Amino acid sequence: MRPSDVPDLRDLELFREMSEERFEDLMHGAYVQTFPPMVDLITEGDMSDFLHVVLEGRVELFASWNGHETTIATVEPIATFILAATINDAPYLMSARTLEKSRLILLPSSDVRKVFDADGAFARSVVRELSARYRTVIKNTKNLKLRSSLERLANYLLHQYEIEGCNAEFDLPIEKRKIASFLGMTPENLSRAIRGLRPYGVEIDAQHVKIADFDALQNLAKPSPLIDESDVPLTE
Amino acid sequence: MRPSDVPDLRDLELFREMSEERFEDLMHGAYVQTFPPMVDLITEGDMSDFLHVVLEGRVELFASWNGHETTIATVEPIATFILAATINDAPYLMSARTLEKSRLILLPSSDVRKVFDADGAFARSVVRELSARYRTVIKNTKNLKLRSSLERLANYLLHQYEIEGCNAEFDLPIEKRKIASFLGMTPENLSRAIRGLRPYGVEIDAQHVKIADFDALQNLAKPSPLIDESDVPLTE
DNA sequence: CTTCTCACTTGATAATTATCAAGCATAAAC
DNA sequence: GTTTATGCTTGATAATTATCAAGTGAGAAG
Repeated sequence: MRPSDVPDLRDLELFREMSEERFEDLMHGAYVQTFPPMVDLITEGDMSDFLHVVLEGRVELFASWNGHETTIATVEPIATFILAATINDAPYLMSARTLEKSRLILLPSSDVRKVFDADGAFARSVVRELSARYRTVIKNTKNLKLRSSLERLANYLLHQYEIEGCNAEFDLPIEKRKIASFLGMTPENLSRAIRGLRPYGVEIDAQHVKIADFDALQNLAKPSPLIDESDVPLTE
Repeated sequence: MRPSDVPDLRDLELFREMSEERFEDLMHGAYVQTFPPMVDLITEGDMSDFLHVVLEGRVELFASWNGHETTIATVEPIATFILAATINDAPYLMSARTLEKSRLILLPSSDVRKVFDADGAFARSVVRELSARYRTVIKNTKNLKLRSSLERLANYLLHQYEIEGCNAEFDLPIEKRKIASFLGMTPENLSRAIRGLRPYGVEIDAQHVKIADFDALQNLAKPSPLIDESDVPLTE
């Protein structure tokens, strides 16, 4: 693996507190790999063999049942995914695929569990990571159960707006059909929801978004810190 | 607090691994309280002051937004709730109320965090608890996004059926309107979904359920271990 | 440059789910 | 025992969301 990747990893809250020695133990069995777009990385139901860390690119986490598929989250650098399955030594609940060309670090799950058992500081970091992620999925559940698709879209746009530095114009980070799936609707329905936001000063042309009337949009979206404020991206 | 409550607590996986000394530290500031039905215990948005443990009775976790309310989970003895908020020192994402007369142990959040910082074994227990709960919420998200309300009800019944020892007849554990809210539908819709399951051999009279044709129900529900097998109840 | 692919959009329609209103039934309160 | 409250059910209707089908347009592949 490139030596230049290690400091990146070390910056993650998950690995920041652990001793240098343990960190090196963990890095010893790790390897870096680059994948083309649309490559399946893991399949739900399989046992966790590696803790994955996205260094570059973008990864989609999704789940299937009875012929349907839904996007649970997208993971952007630098972040881990499937931490819970790794620690629990349990089967993956989600599948993962690259959306773009992506570079990942793979840490053997058994190594992670070994360090977890030996290093209390790492265990505490895992707690902080997991509790933040737990809270994020609870927020997502509230979003799904308490809001209509139009309201979810409005809040999604407000959230992106904030991420993009509160600029009135920005680009959508992923394909619309992925946004639709993440928000729990069909692509057709998203198209119509986008048109439905026009009276609220939202103009979307292809990937480009323009928030012309922030107050009107906010008035519709009614964002709440108990649903929309991000602890951490909705990954695992 | 009653001395007899302590062994119950000690049986919880969360408290089983920690040293006797730490456990006593934790119990020192704890107190037991009994509440009548329908008492608000915590309100979403408030800061976490106590880790709650249900000893007897039943507690509902719910969330509100814009005049709507939804049940996220019910907590049954013996289990903790709002662990993530306690550890994170963050505001509650859910409110809690007693559904029945209930007895709880309240552990001051600052004490829990103190032990968490000092005792690596406890930190690891917290990880196991949180990761199991995290996975339960992810399963719940898949349930909500991938299934129709009829399918969710069918799987809910199969799940209860298993909990009740695979007996073809059993009673619903909570009010139908709570089940409806938990499953993400209105009470009216639940009523109709119950009738909709009649062709699949499901007879429900008040609280009493009879599964007359297990295969037909299972064929409709298509339960999956990646959605329906419980790691842990969906509390916090 | 042309063709092809595929995400996206739009329209028409169907299915699902929610809302509103009324009646029923059970259980608690008096 | 009667009254009251309330959860549940049912019906009618509306809103939301999904499905199917066809067309558009931008970018990739040739």
